[in-house]
Amino acid sequence: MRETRRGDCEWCGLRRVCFPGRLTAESPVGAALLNIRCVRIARGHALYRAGERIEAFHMLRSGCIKETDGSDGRESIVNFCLPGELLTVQNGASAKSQLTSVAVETSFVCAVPWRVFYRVCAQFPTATGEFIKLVAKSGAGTRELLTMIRGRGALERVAGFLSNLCARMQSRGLPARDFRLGMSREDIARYLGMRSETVSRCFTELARRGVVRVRAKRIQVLSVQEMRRLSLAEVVSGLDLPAAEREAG
Amino acid sequence: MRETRRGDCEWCGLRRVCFPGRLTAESPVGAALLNIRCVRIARGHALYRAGERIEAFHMLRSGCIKETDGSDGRESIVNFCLPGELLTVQNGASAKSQLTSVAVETSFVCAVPWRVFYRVCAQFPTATGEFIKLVAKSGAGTRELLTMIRGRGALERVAGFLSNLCARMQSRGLPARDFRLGMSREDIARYLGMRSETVSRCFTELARRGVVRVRAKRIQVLSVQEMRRLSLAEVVSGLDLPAAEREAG
DNA sequence: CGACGCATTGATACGTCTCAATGGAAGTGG
DNA sequence: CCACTTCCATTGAGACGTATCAATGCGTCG
Repeated sequence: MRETRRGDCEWCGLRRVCFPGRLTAESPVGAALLNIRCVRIARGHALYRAGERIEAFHMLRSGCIKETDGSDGRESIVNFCLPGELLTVQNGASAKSQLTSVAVETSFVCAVPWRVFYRVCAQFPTATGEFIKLVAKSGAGTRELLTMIRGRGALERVAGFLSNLCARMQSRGLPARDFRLGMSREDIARYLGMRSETVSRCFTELARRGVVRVRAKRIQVLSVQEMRRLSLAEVVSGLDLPAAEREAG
Repeated sequence: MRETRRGDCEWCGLRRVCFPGRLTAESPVGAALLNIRCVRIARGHALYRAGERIEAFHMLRSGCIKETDGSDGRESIVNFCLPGELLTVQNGASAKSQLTSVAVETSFVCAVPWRVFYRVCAQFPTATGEFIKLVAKSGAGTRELLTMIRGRGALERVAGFLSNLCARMQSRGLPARDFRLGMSREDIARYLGMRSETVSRCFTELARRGVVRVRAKRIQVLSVQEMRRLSLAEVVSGLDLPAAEREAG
């Protein structure tokens, strides 16, 4: 096992699955047990596409992957996967994928074959619980997206999107206030259920309020707190408020 | 085991978990192993509330349960659970619930303690996979709701809601064309991310088009096909796929 | 039977989508 | 290395749809 692998595993959600029971990160027998394949996906390329048979579940090691669902006609984006997070688990066994996973930027992914995983579960009973916890967390993310979108205005959605991104990056030890959005405005729009033009207008508005600094894909978050407040804004429409006064100083 | 229990288990998603390996429904040792408690929840009452510690996961046996998420300020409805379906799995272990589960109509629920479940998994390795499959299916439902809402008009959402309901009821052998909506228009509105007035208008419009017959909470679906068509309508981006590509139900 | 809550219907305001044009960044070829 | 090309992001003006506010009708339950 290379040094880099240990480092990557430090923040990975699968750590307790890969190194179950008495095994620790220092004795990486767990990783060997899971027979992990580390796959490289170049930007714009797919890990798998809807309709393809997949025999494993996947964990993102680095980069960013967008998961799209084309079953409804349009390519709806259901998730932007960040390092240390599980890609959507669809079946629990080898079966046809309903989703397409495309790398927004060049990414590395751990692929864990289901058969191998279940064998490990039989040997280390704690692995089952740890994995279910991960899947549940992934589902919580989808619900959060759902509530972020329903009945919320455009500005609240974009603010919610950014503050959610900040929180997830921070919890993984990644730079959370100054980063590069790999995905296009169009992708963000399809993720949030709006038009790319509206996304643009919201970025401009957030910048005008001094919450972020936007230069193309580079994003600097100036006030996470204010961003979070905006994302939770009540039914009172946000765009008409003279917010300039509040941000004096 | 009473006769009724066997009958209820026939269509239950947990069947393969409760009766793993060589055990069958005729030898209900599996159910005993899982130490299932069958709980009755009167209409309007809660199985558990956000913040409460829950030690089990739950499966709906009969009735209808709405799951709400109050973490965003408003009581957003994330799911209407139908018989044979898993209530949202949040943790994979005993932990505080983020959701509140309230019976829309008087319901019966199977509660499976996590500790017991994991013991069964250790004994019957297939149980793990079956359960993960269930959780994944539950997650797919949330994603479906997500795509049903994003970027869709009010009429499409209501049509999608109804056709989704039909499909789920039919797959469980329940009356799927003439049923009673236990939940209020307000609940449907909070589920679909719109106002109750708009939901009303959509029901009226669907009735005007001859797709359904609506009398208060009683719903008769006159054309499931047309309903499904409406739910997917207004997709501008090349949805003119040949019928061969699409699968019939 | 009466009262309350829920569902329906109507008129108006507001926000986002749409269509269209400009601006700027990234990548290509000379 | 610079000019060119192309794609993406930004900005603007108008149309459309849903939220909103308000009133009435009807089912449910005391």
